[in-house]
Amino acid sequence: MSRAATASRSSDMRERILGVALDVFTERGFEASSTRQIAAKVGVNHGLIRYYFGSKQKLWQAAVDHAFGDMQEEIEAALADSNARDPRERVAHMIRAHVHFVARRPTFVRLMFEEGKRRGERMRWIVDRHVLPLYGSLTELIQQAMGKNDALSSVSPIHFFYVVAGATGLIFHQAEECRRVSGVDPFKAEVIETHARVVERMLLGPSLFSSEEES
Amino acid sequence: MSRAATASRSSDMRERILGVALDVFTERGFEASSTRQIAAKVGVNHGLIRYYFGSKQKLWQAAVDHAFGDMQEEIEAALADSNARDPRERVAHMIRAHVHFVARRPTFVRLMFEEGKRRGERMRWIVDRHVLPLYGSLTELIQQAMGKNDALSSVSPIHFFYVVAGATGLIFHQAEECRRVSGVDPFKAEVIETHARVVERMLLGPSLFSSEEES
DNA sequence: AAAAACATTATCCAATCGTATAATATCGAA
DNA sequence: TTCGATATTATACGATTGGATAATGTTTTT
Repeated sequence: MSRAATASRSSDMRERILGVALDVFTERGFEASSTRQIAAKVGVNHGLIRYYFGSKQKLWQAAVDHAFGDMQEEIEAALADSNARDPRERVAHMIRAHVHFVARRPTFVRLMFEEGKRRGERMRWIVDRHVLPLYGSLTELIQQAMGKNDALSSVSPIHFFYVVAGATGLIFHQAEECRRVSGVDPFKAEVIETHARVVERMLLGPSLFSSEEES
Repeated sequence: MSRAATASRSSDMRERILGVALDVFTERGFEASSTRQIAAKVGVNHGLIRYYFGSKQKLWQAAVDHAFGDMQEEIEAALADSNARDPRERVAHMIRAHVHFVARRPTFVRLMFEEGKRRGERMRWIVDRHVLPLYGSLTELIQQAMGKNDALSSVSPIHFFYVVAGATGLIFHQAEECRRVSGVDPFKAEVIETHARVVERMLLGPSLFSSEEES
């Protein structure tokens, strides 16, 4: 086997472990996850995780970096794609895109909900490394979108950030609960689409209580 | 000591354990929590937890029942209080009340976010015992509030449920992250009030992009 | 005051955890 | 084919876990 082939085989194993690790970490939380479970799920000896990543912490960091890799592309694509429209349509487009993103990648929202709630080393790491840059881009968009609204321009963008993130993501984060409460499977294509429409309409108007035909 | 005094002493200890248990469970998740940590935090031997509650599972159930006890009162008060108004103001009032509730009781939203995401015995227990009755009451209110809107009446109330719960609760669930990202402390009185206003305005209109003075 | 009931602590057990080190297996390079 | 490097497994260690049982304190009852 060539050196390149060896590298590929080795890096394949790294990727396999990273994928499983992200699933397990987001499913059960960092502390409740065990490197042994992860290794077993990949089908390898648990010592291999230490060989590749050094420690449980570093495995988690590598898995998070991997997850944000995907996110980065999505975000940049969405920002670039929505350059030429008016502010409302621009935000509406990002909201719809984000609903479909979290539906396609529920692991991402699980990760953020899981790690954003606790003070500690992991939260600081993920915020400084991944969330702050993202928040910078989004803040610009938000302020730009509502700069003309005097009543809202003085409000910190952080409120909008969490309103949008919560409104779009929670139904997918609580997918199992949602199924049992209502019988609705949030990941079915038409449910995703409905949720995108509901969120867009509720967050960007027209108001729930104004009839639709008024335009 | 009288029989009543004994019962009171015993039940005091029960309550102390329940309070700490709820904190620890919601802070670290069920699996990552240990009955020994909880006992240590109360200042008693960990065997006492088994004596009072039998098992970790049953301690968790008792703590959850305890938490929903508070919630029940709040919900009933809010429903009763908002009987005489028009639908929009009724829903607006409930949203504001709920923002202040989750700000006062962040443990509650942490519990729901934690246990609603995983399939399993605990999720089924909490949904069947506590969420479904609550969801029944809220569904009525939602449908009643938007029954006149043809475009939305066919949409399952579950979408509104999670949009509202996410928009109101996430900033408090992610309080630590929020602090680090933006420097804003979600639990400061004026921040709570601002969030309530932002959520109400975004969810119930007028639209973010319609100027305020148009009325 | 003695006994019974209740409350609390002290140990013990098997299982699992992260980490560490040593023993192999695999494979390209020489 | 031998050798050295890389990849993988096997095993061990101390710590912690939930649960169980036994021992001890502390009230209440008799």
